[in-house]
Amino acid sequence: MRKQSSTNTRNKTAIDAHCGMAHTLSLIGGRWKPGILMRLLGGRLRYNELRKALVGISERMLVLQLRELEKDGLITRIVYAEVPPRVEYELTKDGHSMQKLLESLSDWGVKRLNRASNA
Amino acid sequence: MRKQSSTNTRNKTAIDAHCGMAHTLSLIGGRWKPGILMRLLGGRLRYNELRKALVGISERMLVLQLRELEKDGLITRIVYAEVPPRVEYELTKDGHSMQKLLESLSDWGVKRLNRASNA
DNA sequence: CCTCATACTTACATTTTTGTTAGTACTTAA
DNA sequence: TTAAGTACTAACAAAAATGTAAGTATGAGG
Repeated sequence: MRKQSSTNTRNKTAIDAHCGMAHTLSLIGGRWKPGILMRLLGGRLRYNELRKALVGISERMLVLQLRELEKDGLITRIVYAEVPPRVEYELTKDGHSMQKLLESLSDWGVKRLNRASNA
Repeated sequence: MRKQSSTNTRNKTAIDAHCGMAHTLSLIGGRWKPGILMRLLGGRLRYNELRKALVGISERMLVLQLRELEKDGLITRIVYAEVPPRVEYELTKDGHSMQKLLESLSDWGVKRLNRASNA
């Protein structure tokens, strides 16, 4: 939980409200969200499929990030009334609207990584 | 300073090396870099000009972020041998190559903020 | 000699993010 | 009755990011 009154939070809030770029980055940034979003671009995935794909992630982090993405309206959580449980995650319309953007971010990064490894 | 051996750092390193999107975000993310980059898109700026533009930033944070952007090859630091000192910051070619991308991030965020304020 | 202006440093404190470990609930099948 | 499978929670700990406050160097101008 954020401490509503810290300078840190006040700065973040003020910036996110006025700077579109900062706002966007705060939705897709962090250690694991890029990976989650990239996988979901390929279609709906189960909790366990995401967990296996994201090597190194802990259950806690995965749930935390999924909940944030859901709260921000980028993904949908689909629960099946089955035992053992089955839950799938999928990009919302809003999430899909980022596809081009996410791919551009990825492309720029890949080019840069390639350049670095050749230098 | 990062602790080379922490799981945290190992995760970050592994991800940044394989995921282009994560790599890109690690260069332009953080509290102040979006603001710095956006202003520099408009042209070369002095240290003090940046400081005044970025309401709420501390000297420490400004210097820290500028140094990182420089190390990552996105901006250039130009020092004039004058007293009082004069230092200007400017996007590199690599920095400029992000213009479209930065604008897209900004545009997407602005649209979203507008939608939120009308809802 | 003293102050001003600029672009920083440094030491420290706080807040936020990320990671670790152990546990839960629920049914089915052995 | 006991284990197996799935998708989680909760309490705690470590690490990283951010913020605060004070100080530094330089030469010009009064």
